[in-house]
Amino acid sequence: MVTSEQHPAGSQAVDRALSILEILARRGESSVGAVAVELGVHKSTASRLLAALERHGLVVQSEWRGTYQLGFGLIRLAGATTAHSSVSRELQSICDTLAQSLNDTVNVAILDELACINVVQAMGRASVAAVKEYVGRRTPLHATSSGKVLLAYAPPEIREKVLSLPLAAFTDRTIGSPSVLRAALDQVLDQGWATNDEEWERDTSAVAVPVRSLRGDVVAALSVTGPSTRINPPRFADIASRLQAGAATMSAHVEFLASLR
Amino acid sequence: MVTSEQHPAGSQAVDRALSILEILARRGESSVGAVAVELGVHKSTASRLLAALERHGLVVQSEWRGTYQLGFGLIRLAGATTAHSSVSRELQSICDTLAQSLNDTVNVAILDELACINVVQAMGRASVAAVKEYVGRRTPLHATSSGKVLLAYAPPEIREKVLSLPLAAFTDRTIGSPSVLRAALDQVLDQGWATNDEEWERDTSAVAVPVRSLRGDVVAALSVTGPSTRINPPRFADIASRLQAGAATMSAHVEFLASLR
DNA sequence: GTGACTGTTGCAGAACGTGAGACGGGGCGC
DNA sequence: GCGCCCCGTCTCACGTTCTGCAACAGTCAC
Repeated sequence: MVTSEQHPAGSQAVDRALSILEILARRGESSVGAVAVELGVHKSTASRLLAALERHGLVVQSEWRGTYQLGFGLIRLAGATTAHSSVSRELQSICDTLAQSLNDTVNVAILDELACINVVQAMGRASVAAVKEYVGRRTPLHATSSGKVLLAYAPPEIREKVLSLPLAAFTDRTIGSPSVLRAALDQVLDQGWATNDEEWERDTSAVAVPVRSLRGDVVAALSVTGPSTRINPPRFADIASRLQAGAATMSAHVEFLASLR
Repeated sequence: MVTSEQHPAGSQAVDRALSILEILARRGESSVGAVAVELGVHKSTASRLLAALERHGLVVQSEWRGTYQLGFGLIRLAGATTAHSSVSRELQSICDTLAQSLNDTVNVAILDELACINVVQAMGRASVAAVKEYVGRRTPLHATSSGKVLLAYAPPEIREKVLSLPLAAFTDRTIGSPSVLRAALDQVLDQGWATNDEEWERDTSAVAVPVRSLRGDVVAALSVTGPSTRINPPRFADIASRLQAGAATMSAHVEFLASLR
């Protein structure tokens, strides 16, 4: 086998095992054979790696000798992440404060491939609507405020990739045209905040601002989501400025924010 | 080094890497040296394993050459778990239905070491209180309804282990005496459901029932949590029977529920 | 400035993971 | 019901890759 990757030093087996988790995250469910093909290894190797992952509860097989899926051990670990990680804790605390003052759901989201993922969430007391947003949720980049922020500041190749793919519609207001999206992203860069005016879900709107590392790179998006009765165009700018204050606190207080990735 | 474990076949490096995740989940933050000691390997080995984990975003180091913590990649994967896993999806759907009908927060929790972990959650429309429960949350076994269910049906060694350790108090109603807890667990086995009457948080109560695999083993707990104004002793039995219906649906519909672990 | 400490990086050896193939169990078609 | 095929797991010998040692490079304390 050709060693196409040039990692600093070798942890081949670990790399492969972790890649399996990503494959399963993408596919949702996969057979040993399929995993082996995608990894480019023999099926016995894939079988053993999966067995190791299963021993730790990170994957489960649906039936005896059935297909594999991600397991609940990951939820356990993710819970520990939010509970123990100092970065998470600080972000959480800032979000809690914002959620209290804005009275709606506040999220921190990061870019992952071609999607936007919530990593921290805080809810305002006024949350009466069913909870559609949650930590770990993947949302499209073109139909959410956080997504637009992340996309606007993302490397050009990501931006162009999204612009070149079909833009799925979720409501009748979802941006469907690449040129309109491009203009919207330019506006985001210009004004420093993005909105989602019922483009992702009916009667629900949101505002988002970038969160920057100390070096100035945009590493995350901070957003507030709520019913359009409270979050609507006349108030967008005001909400954005309050979010920006929170984002600034994050940049200042959260050490090594760049590690979000 | 003595090979004290007898795994079917070897994935030593993968096992160690995954163990690191568990160590970090427990400790929250750890230095390379500490990880190496706990794993019983050389620090260079720990360093390389951590680097591999970091490449995949599962851990991050606080600063340059600083300590390591769990990373947001885990949240990404956990999100994929709930989104794609067929088991999760079915459990989620059943919880959603229950949450709508009971109008409070419904959780599925599993046993993890000496704690209880929420793996699925659905919220009723009436949730006005701040969200204290969340997926991934670890709670003690003696102070929650889910915990009592899991503990009551757990293997004797787990049960005795918990009974032998000090029982932390969270409210003035938390069970603090092993003999009282033992009696409570016996009652759970007897009646088939457990309660938490403001023992974990003031003004908040809960009811939980066991979820069984098709083989009859208790693999999880299904619970509803809400303000004591709605969830209180006179209603416990009725709520429990409605939960039991949901648990039965889970056993019947969710294939290979045993894989929860 | 010096010394102790901690994390990362060459290096050689060997342990461990890998791949080929065999085994065994199910599913499906005939 | 029988036999074929497919798929996941197990065994085994080989050699790739991981490991531990030791040196290196920063950092903190004094």
